Amino acid sequence: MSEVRVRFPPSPTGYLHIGGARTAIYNWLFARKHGGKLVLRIEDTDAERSTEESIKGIIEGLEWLGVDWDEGPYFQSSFASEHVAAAGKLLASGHAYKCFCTKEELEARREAAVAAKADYRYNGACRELSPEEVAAREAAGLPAVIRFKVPQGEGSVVFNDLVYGVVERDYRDIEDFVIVRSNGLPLYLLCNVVDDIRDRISHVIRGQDGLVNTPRQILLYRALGAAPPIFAHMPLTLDLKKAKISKRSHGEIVAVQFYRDHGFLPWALVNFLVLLGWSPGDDREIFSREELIEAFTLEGVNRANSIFNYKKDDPKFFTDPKAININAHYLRTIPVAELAQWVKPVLEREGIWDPAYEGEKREWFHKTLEMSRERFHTLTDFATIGRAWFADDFPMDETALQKNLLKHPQMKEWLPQLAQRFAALPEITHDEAERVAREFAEEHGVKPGVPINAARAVITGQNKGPSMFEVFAHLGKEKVVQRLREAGKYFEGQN
RNA sequence: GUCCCCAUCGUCUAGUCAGGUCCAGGACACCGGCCUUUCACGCCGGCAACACCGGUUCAAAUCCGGUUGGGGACGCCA
Repeated sequence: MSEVRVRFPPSPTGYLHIGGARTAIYNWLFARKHGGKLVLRIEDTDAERSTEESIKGIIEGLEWLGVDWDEGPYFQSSFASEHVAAAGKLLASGHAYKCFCTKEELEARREAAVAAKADYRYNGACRELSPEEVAAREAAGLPAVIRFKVPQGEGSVVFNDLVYGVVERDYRDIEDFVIVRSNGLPLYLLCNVVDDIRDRISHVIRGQDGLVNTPRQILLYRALGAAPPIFAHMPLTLDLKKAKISKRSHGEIVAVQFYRDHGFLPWALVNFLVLLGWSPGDDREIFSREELIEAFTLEGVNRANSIFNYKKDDPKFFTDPKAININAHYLRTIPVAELAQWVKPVLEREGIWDPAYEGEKREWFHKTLEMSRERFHTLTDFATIGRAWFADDFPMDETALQKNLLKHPQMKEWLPQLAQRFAALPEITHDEAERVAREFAEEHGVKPGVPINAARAVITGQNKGPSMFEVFAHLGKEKVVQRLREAGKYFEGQN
């Protein structure tokens, strides 16, 4: 078989959403697996809704995900003359005809059909118009659309979908569809086919919502004298109410950019998305790029739609828990040096980035990431939960304040005392910190956890985190002593 | 209303094509335990599904039919 060529043809009417991203990923994987080419084609023929900003957003989204293409971006609008020529060819060859029915007439018929609970389909009123009748209407200046002449009578279009198997559709169930608007602009069905022929697309991998279009497009290929590509339709991604996910009704939670802004590692999102409707056939769920390309097959694509289980207002999970989990997995397993590259822009955005983290404080910075990442889920956690590592103005967690500090009023005096002990040390090491803290607790007759966790609160603003002995040693004597000395400020205004 | 697609734990899924090894496996989530100064990680354990009815068969999650449920399409959008 000849070269594998697939395409991702987004219409630039909004940002890149996870459904589109998944389609792009499947195409990309298929191309990479077979040593083929991925073509990016922007389908901007709907000039009214297409925007420059959207095009930019889609391209940025793909780049961020790491989905690279080999050709394009091409713009459908720049091939308008080809589309018009194809329509002319179909008209000339008798595969299409002009239809003078007005929008109003058609709408009225459609509404009547709905009211009567009947099937509505174009009745072919203009199909048998004689050349004279057509000429007369044109002479009268009546606007016309061009419709494709679907074969009549017995027969059907049959094709073998790589995911859904043999799909058959009777001619009688396909109406004479419009291929050119009355203003002369060709419609998607035609443009798409003309572009795919020109771009020598071998496999069309798209959402299942395009399944009903396929028979009509195959008819178009035949009429145009071209061999249809191989089709593979993927199941759809549904929301919690099992409705098709769309940017319009779901907003930012389905936008790829949302995940970038909320601290996702792009590959983690790819890894999650690919699992939504595909399985390698075994228990693997975490894949490197190479492993995924190797494992991916269209046969492994599920036929049932899947639900994107996002937890929008959940304090712990702001999206699908599995997506978060996969992101957390990568967060704590990628090389620290790589993680540092991802954390940098997050800290920069918060204004707490120090260039020295790439210079003399590099080792310290990497160790900090190493210590923190075990309990983080997203990159943004480094700037929020982990802020105390990088800035002195960090917020105090309410639970930490109540349970670790205010619950033990003695801490107001004890913590500054503990500061003195640390200050007396030439340097705080893990073992020294542990010795000092335990002795301190013993002298005051409390469990070690009490002063230790109170210290955690004033030093990190959190009630959870890495071992405090490590924190004492790693944060450094100066900051530890200073924060412990100022512990009293948290008690002001109390009782 | 018409046409088409789909149906395994709460979610993502393996198993369905080649019926028995499946009183259904994994992951996430959830619950419990261990570890521990805390939280997490990790480890151990638990909860939890073949939509329903009928048929074929010695045997059905798997094959067939029907029912129900869900989804998609039905545009001079892409």
